[in-house]
Order: sequence, then C-alpha cells, then structure tokens
Amino acid sequence: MSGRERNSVYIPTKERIMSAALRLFSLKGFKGTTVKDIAKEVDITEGAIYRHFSSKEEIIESLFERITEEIRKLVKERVLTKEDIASQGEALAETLLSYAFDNPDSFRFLTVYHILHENGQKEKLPGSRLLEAFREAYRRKKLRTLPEVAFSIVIGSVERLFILWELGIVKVQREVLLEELRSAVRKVLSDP
Amino acid sequence: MSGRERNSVYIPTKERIMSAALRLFSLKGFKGTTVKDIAKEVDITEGAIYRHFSSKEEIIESLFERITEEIRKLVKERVLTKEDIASQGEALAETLLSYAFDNPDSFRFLTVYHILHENGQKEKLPGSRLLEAFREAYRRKKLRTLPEVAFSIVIGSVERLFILWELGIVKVQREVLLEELRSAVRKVLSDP
Amino acid sequence: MSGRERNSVYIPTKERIMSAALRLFSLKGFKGTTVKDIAKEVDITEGAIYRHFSSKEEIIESLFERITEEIRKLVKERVLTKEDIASQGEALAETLLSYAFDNPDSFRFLTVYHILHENGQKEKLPGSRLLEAFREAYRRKKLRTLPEVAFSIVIGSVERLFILWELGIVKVQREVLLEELRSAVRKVLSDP
Amino acid sequence: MSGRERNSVYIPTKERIMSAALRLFSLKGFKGTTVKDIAKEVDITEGAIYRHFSSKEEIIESLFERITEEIRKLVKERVLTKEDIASQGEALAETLLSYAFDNPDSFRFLTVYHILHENGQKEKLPGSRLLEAFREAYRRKKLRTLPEVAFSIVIGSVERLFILWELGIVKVQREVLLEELRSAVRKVLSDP
DNA sequence: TATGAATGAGCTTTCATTCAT
DNA sequence: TATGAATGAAAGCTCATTCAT
Repeated sequence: MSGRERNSVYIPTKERIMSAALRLFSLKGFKGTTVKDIAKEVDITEGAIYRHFSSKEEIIESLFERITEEIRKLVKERVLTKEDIASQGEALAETLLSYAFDNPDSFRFLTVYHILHENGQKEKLPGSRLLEAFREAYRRKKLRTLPEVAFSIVIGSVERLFILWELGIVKVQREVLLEELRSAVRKVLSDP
Repeated sequence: MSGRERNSVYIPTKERIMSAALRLFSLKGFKGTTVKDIAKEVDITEGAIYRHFSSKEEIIESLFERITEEIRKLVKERVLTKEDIASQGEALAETLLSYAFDNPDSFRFLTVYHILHENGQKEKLPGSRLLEAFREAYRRKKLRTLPEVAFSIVIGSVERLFILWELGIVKVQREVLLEELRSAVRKVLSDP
Repeated sequence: MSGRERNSVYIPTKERIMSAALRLFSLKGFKGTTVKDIAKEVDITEGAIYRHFSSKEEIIESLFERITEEIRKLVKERVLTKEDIASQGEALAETLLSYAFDNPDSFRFLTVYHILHENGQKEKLPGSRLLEAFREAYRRKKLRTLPEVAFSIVIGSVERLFILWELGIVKVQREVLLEELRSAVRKVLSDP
Repeated sequence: MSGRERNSVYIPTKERIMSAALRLFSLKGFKGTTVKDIAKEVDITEGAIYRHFSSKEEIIESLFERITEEIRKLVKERVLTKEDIASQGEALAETLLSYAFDNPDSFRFLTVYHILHENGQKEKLPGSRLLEAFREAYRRKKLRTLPEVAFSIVIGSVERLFILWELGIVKVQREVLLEELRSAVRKVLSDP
C-alpha cells in the first residue's frame, strides 16, 4: 500500500517547489525569499530542492519562462486574431486582466521580475511584439494616439487595476470591471 | 582647516547617503542593496552610516516619506486646484509624469517600495485621496467611467510610460509625450 | 536477454568503481572527489555505490591495500632476491619507476594517500622493510652512506622523476631513463 | 590603556590567519581544512577572516606566493652564486633541506600544493630555473647524468628525507644529515 | 564624526549517506 | 542489484550591526 492517499491528486515535488516559489517570490521578492522558505512551504529539506533545480536562480528563470509562455499563447489566440487595432487593444486589456485575476501569483511575479531583475532585457518585456502592432497601426494612420502612449495606457491600466483589486480597494464584480476597462480602452484607441 | 574644498558645494553626509541609497534601492531593491554598497558610493565606511541612521530600515522609511511628501505637495498645488474631474485627471497624469522625468530615482523607488514592502498599507498608496475625488465625481455623475478604472488608467499609464522611457523605448520629446498623454486621458474622463 | 553486449569484456561493477575512484582520488584528492563524481564516471547512481562499499572511506582503504600489496609482491620478487645492497638499491629504483610508468594512477594515489591521510602510520610507508635492509648493510659496513639518506635518494628520485614525467618535462625514452637512474643510484650506494 | 599586553609581541590578524592556515593546510590539505578551523585556531569568527581575505582560495594563493618567493630568494643567494654544477647541486640540496627543517609547515604546504592543485602549472614548480642550469651543464658536458635524473635526485632526496625526519624515523643530528646528503649528491653530480 | 575590525546570524550550496521502490 | 528522492550536517560566504579608537 502506497503512502500516497488513494483519490488524492499526486503532485510531483518539482511542481510543488515551483508553486511555492512562485507565491513567495511574488510576495517577498527574490532576495526576500530564501531557499529555506520554499523548502518549508513544500515540507522538504533545503537539500532536496537542489535535486530538482541546480540553483535558486534556475527556479526563478523556470518560472519566468513558464509564465511568459502562458501569456504569449493567450495573446496569440485572443489578441493577435483581432482585425483592427481598437479590438486588439480591448482584447489585450481583457486578456491580461483575466489572466491576472486567474493567476494572481504569476502576474505579481512578472511585475517583481521586471522591476528587480538586472537581466531585464527589453525583449523579455511581455508584449513588446504588441507594441510593434501599435506602431504599425500608427504608421498606417489607424491609430491617432502615439503608439507608446496607447500601449502604456492598455498595459499600465491593467497593472494598476490588478493592484487595487488585490488590495481590496476595488469591490466591483469581475465582469463589470472587465467591461468598464474595455470601454475605456476603446475610447482611447478608436478614431475620434 | 577643513578638508573640504572652498568653492565646491558642500553636501552634508546625511544627504549624500540618502541620494546614494535612493539610487541603489530603486535599481537593485532593498535586500539587493547592502549598507556597504551605499557606503562605497558615498565614499565612507559602513560604520559611518550608523552615525546618521539607526538602521537600514530607517533610510528606507526616510526616503519614502520625503518622496511622498514631495508628490503630495505637487498634487495639492497642481491637481486639486482644478475644477472638473477631467482637468484633474489630466493634471494628475502630467504632474506625475513630469515628476518621474525629473526624479527618475524617486519614482522608481516608489514602485519598488509599493511592490516589495510588506507594510504596504493602503494609506501609503500615493494618490488614495485622489481616488476619493474620482469616486465623488462618479457619485455626482460628473464621471462616467468607474472611478477605480479611471484612476488606474491615469496612474498606470504614467507608470508604464516611465518604464518605456527609461528603457529607451520611447524616443519622443518630453513635451510631445506629455501632450499626448493629456489628450488620451481627456478622452477617457470626459463626458461622451 | 541481458543488457550487456556479447563479446565485450565484462568488468564487475565493484571493479569499475575501484578504477574510477583510483583515478579521481589520485588526481583530485579524497575530499576533492565526491561519491557522485565516482558514480558518474562508472555510469551508475550514488546509491548503487553503497551496494559494493559501505562508505567512501572503505573504497580508499581497499585501494590502498591493493596497491601496497602489489608493490610488496614486486619488491619481494625483484629486489629482496638481490645479494648486495647496491644491486638492491638499483633494483628498487627500477622496480618502483617501472611500476609508476605502468600504473600512474596507483602511484599517484599512494603519494596523495601518504600526504593527506591522518592515519599515515609508519608501517604503512611502503618500503619500510627496505629501510631496514639499508640499515643492516650500514651496520655491516657494506654501505657507506647513512641508510636513511641512501633510502631517501632511491625513493625520492623515483617520486620526483615520475612527477616530471607526468608533467611532460622529461621526454626521454623510458628505457634510457631507467638506465640513467640505475647508474646514478649505483654511484651513491657503491663503495667509493 | 590598551587591551594588548605590554611587552607581548603584537601580531596582526592577517598574519595570524596566514600562520594558522599554513599549518592546517599543510597537515590536512585544502579541502580538509575549513575556514572555521582556521578561525577557531586564530580565535576569531569565520566572518572576520573575510575582512582580510576575499576567499579561502586567496589565502592559499597568498601562502604559495610568499613561500615560493622565500625559496627563490634563498636559491638566488646560496645556489646560483656557485660556479660548477656539482657545487650548485650540493648547495641546492643543503638549502632546501635547511629550509624544510626551519620551516616544516611551509615545506609541507608546498608538497600539498603541488600534488593537489589543479592549477599546478609547470612554471609554479620550484626550481624549474635550476633544471635549466642542469640542462645547460649537460649540454656543455660538465654533467654526465641526464639532467632530469640529476635534478630529481637532488630535489627528491630532500623531499623524502624531510618526510622521514618529520615521522621521527631519522634521528641523526641535523648537521650530520646535511653533510651526508651533500656528499651523496656530489657522488652523483661530479665527473667520475 | 568617521574608521575598521569584529560578531553572529543567516544565506546558498554541497555531500555522504539512507531508504522506499 | 540499482534507482532516485530525500535527509541533515556542514561548507563557504554575506551582511546588518556594534564598538573601541
């Protein structure tokens, strides 16, 4: 008879380490989270962590890659398929905010990563391909607002809104919030 | 006779410590910046720091208070004096972005502080009084967008735009950027 | 059907562990070689090592005993059978240097063992029985050089020569080297 | 009033660290000696070590450089000043053995360093300039023995003799030992 | 005020060894 | 026999803070 409970879901240790690390890094930062903290959360010893990752840094990079891949996929499916730039902007805002609501740890992690990680190269910035789309629309006169400004409004709004939501400052229903955001973005991006 | 050169501007050690700490904290985070790092930048020894501050934490809090006070004053003078909510929003965006351009270390510091500091009480959020103003306007039907969304758009846009600017992604003239931002904010906040 | 190839020479795991350990210990020292290093070289896992040896220490001692036994046998056959002390010295130098050339890992291992092992009891010194022979010859006036000096010259020369050879500093043919060494030893040991 | 005793010799911490490290490294090897071991011997904490050396490796290299410099100087003064190759060989053996008697830790350290240190480049070998002198003499037919063999005999004898002496196996007076060694070396190096 | 040596707790990482499978 | 995950102790090193000078 196995030590694992029948009917209970078995989660491999490596996965449990990543989950715990994601939560802790996103809340306390990279230096603020120790390997011991992670081990304690997973209920193993520090040494065991190193059977799955060769360094703390590797855990961080693994998480970063997984999350950016997730978002990249979502954006490809839900945003890049739209025709006009206003719809793309709307879809982007909605997709990101939904992702943040569903994966708050991941979204918080990304913010921390971008702010604190020296190796925060520009290409790692999520959505830099999208900025390109905004610039293209601007060149073709489909967008009147400066592309970087438009981009900042869409992305920045989501980031801020998520923070307010996490702090419990926004108490509005999720669907209402999404609709309001979409509408606001449309105002900025659509032709006058 | 002092070792200090005549004719050169004398900056008290405490001030030099704060400047160095501001820069380092904003770039490398709180745990990522050591007291030794700060001392090296000021060209004194670690021990000397403790003549001016009783702990690393005290430096952080001093900086936070100074910066929020600066911003509070600016908002009071330039934003709260406006009549309608659209003008207030515009002024807020402009004031914050100008501040960020003029004091990039301070603005970056604030971001790091809000993201990493456990003691991130709600009241510490800069502009929470402004959120109140947005809510008031919404109640009085002067604002059609949900106040939290409107607030997020204004603040979030500035934050993102500043990041793009620091990364060298936005190469537009400062004045042009400010005008574009004002205009975009007006679109969101003004009555249809 | 076994995983082992037909026609290829089968070497028992225990033997492969000893070979790998011998090489690694002799090159990187005892503390500098980890059980994992050995396992990797043998292409098994760390745990498997413990099926064959109860501890790292046991591997070390096994190797030491095997090597000293080999040398003891050689000395018995080729050195102790000689009549006079000069011939014995010559034969000793030649036997040891030949052994070193043929078994560089083993010879290097011995050096490391003698230098680093706390339990380097005197009896473990190879050739201590030979020192006795030198002393006896000295008492009987068959040897004019102080026995410990004579012994040191024979053993020390071989050790140094082997190091120079391994470093690629000596490029002379093996046979020439052996002849030169024999001749030099004879000069020291023979009567005026 | 100072905490230091009047009349007692003050030895700077850095020097005390080097002495303790020299002794420990030479007896237990590099991996076998921990920074804590050294700190305990000096009666300070581990952290304090790092105020004087940036790493354990740096301590090792400092010691190596100091010791090789000492020996280089001695060889220059006492060996290279001799005229013929036999006198040089004699002087070399005597100088090295005297040094070993006077600085047993240093001499032992060198042996450990050469055997265990991956970065044991050939140039680091002490006396490689001397090997050159032996080769020169051989080319000019002043030396009949193969230079590498002659060199090995001189250096190797000293090394072995020192080990026997440390183990308490040689109980002869230091002066007698030196004289015997000189005489034996002369036999090997002088023309028949 | 400032220095510089030191402390002590804690960090990331390593490693010999054990054990369920 | 062998695997591979885990342990637990200890390693090298860092760092906020203290203190004698």
